[in-house]
This record gives sequence, C-alpha cells and structure tokens, in this order.
Amino acid sequence: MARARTDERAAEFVGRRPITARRRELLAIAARLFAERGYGGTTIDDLGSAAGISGPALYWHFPSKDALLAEMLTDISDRLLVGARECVAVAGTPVDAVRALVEFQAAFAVENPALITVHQRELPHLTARDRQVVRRTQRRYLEVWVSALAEIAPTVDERDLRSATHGLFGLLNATPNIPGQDPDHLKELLGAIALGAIDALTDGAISGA
Amino acid sequence: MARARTDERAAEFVGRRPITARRRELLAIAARLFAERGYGGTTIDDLGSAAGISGPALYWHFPSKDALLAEMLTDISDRLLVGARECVAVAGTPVDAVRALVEFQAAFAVENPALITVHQRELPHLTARDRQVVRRTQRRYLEVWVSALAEIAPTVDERDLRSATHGLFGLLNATPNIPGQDPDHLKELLGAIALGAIDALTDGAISGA
DNA sequence: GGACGTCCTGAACGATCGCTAAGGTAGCAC
DNA sequence: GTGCTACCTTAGCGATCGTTCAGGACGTCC
Repeated sequence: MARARTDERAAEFVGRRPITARRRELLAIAARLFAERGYGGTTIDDLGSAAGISGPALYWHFPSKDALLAEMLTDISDRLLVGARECVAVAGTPVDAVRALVEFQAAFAVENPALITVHQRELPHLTARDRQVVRRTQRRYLEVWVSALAEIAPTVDERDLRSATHGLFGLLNATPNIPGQDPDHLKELLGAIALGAIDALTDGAISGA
Repeated sequence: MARARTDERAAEFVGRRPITARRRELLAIAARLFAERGYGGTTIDDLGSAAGISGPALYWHFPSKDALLAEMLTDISDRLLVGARECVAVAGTPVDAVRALVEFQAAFAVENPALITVHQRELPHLTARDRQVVRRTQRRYLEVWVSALAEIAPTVDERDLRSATHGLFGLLNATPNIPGQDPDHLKELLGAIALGAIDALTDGAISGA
C-alpha cells in the first residue's frame, strides 16, 4: 500500500503540493460545483463522482476539503494579482494602465464565472489562517488598482478611490449572474460601463474631459 | 405542554407565520451571523446563543433552518421590489426614476450590508421551491430597472440593459466589502459612480449630453 | 519477476448538527 | 385557584459527512 501523498509529500512541498494536470482538473470541477451548490452544499462524494472517482479518492490529491477550497481561492487571487501587475508594467500611460486593468478583470470574470463566484462567496469557510492569506493578496490587488487610479486622479481622496474600486469589482464581477450573453460582447459592455464609472469618479480622466 | 407553533399554527397561516418583533429580531441576528460565517458555517446553536436562548428554541419561531433563510431572502427581495416600484411611481420623469432607483438601492445596501451579503451569497442553500420564489421576485425587480432605463435609452438593446443592470447591482451592492466609510458619504459616492456608468451606457441620458 | 510510484476503491469511524420530544415557567383570563 | 398561551429548556435521536484505513490495479524501471 502506498501511503497517501498527503502524508508523504507534505514535508517536501511545504504545504503546497505540486500542480499536476489532474489536480487542476479536480479544482476546476470543484469550482463548478461550489459555484452551483455552494461549498457547504457540496459533499466530498459530490466532488468525486463529478470527477468520475470515489469521494475519498480526493484525499490522495488534497489533504482536506478546506484545503481544496483554500488552494482554489489563493490560486484565484494570485492569478489576479499577477495579471494586474503585468497590466501596469506593460502599459505606456496611466490611462492605459487603468484601461488594461478594466479589460483584464472583465476578461477574467467573463471567462471564469465559477471562480469569481466562489471567490466572492466562500471566503468565510476558510480557516482563519488561509483567509488571512487570501485577504492579503486581495488587498494587494486592490492597491494596484488604487495606485493606477490615483495616477489619473491625484486630487481624489484615496479612501474614495478604494471604495470606488470595490464598486468596480462588483460591477465587473457581476458576469456570473448574467445568463446567455456572448462573452466577448459582455466583456466590452461591462468594460465600457466601468470606464464610464471611472470617468464619473475622476471627472473625465479617461475620456479626457 | 404547548405544541410547537410549527405544528399548531402552520395551517392557520399557510406557511407564513405572523411577523412578531421577536421574529424580526431573530432574523436580524441570523442575518448578521450568516453574513459573517456563511449559512453552512452557522449552526442552530450559534443562532440561539447569539440571541440569548438555546438553539432548539428557534424551532418555536421557525419550522427549520432552511425556512428561516427562505423567509429572510424572500423578505429582502420583496422589500427591494416594493421600494423600486415606489421609486418609479413617485418619480416625475424617467430620468428621475432612474436616479431614485440608484439612490434607493445604494441606501438599502449601505444600511443593510448583512442582508445584501446573504442575499447575494446564500441562494443556493434554499430548496428548489423557495429559490424559485426568490428568483422570480429578483427578476421583477430587475425588470423595474430595465424598464426605467429603457425609457431614457430607447435605442439601447434591452438585453444590454439587462446585463448592465446586473453590473449596476454589483456596483451598488459592493458596500458590505467596504470597511470604515461614512455611510452617507458612501451612498453618495457609489450613487454618483453608478450614474456615471449609466451615462456611459445610455450615451449621456442622465447628465444630458 | 520484483520493487516502487501513482491513483483509486470500499468499508467504516467519529463528530457534528439539524431536529424532535417532553416538559417547565411566567403571565394573563376567568 | 384552573386553564390557556407564549416562550423557553435539556436530553437525545438520526442522518449526514468529512476523514481514515487497508488494500488493490496499473504502469514503469531494473
């Protein structure tokens, strides 16, 4: 009998197991189910049978249901943060940076509705420690936005920028609730609306009033 | 021994028990806990002890944990729908109607962050029947918005209006995520941003371009 | 062929938790 | 007093569900 990877490899990879294709697949399936039924409404057996295996088989890949969720959420927030930093790095002007951020978030939300849903909803089901990690990454992501916005609107109070950015996230992350729209069209539409919102916030810094 | 109200009164009130102050109080407490820990992360005993009573004591007031959540969610969506209809009824012009809707939703979200959180998050934990009821009310609420927007922007495709409205809800409902801002200020800020978003959508129908 | 790693099964355990049962207390009506 | 209602208690049942355990099938390497 092979010992579960949970025991054997944990030390080697210090809490973060190697990312195999199978793991990614299972995470994607879990994201779909969590989005549909909620974390609490999804059992280990549900996850297993959706993946074509038994419930306990998951324990070879993940140490616990909590840990699965934790990995999913940290992965999402990491991807968002990396993407946002790249947006800013690549952009030529501050306005371009903001445009790129809007487009990036819109694209991510439209292309990963399940992930966005879970990310917005299931944070309370993390352990305090994991929640703290995700929250910190989220805060950094927010800061990338706030910094970018501050560059195009230096006169606006930074706390207002922060509040408004939360609002923009809510706007762009609403895509999971919107049924049956063409993804590309939706991306454009919500992106345009978000830019309008930013214009209102920054007194026309985008459109150049 | 008094039989539980669940058995005794259910027939009289056809599934909807009379709304006493105590019930409202318990619902408010439950909303707070559900928002903090999630529905699945909150036990009956948690709810009870937060209210200063034992867990099972709740069963005198509500037939089940599910039913408690269902009542909470239907109540929220009902209040939103009623409020929105009144906004439209009172408004003099279509633009006023849209302004009133934005202000109303912003006010509701700022003043009831816990309710908004639960309303956004816990729908999957309802029974199919209850979920259907809440969804229908939500759809009607959405239609009030879409109709109002269609009046100020008759050229915009109605499906786009619907999508955009979902986005606006996301924007205005982001308030629970925003810590430590003055409520009135936040209301104004998000309201203004939302109007900017609507302006972008309707090509200046609000600001009068 | 044997050793080993990968990935899975099926049975079962233990804890949690929603919910029921049975009863108690305080107040008010008559 | 008795009876009735409103609201609550504690004990405990039953089911669910996360998790563990022991093992097996399949592949690869020597």
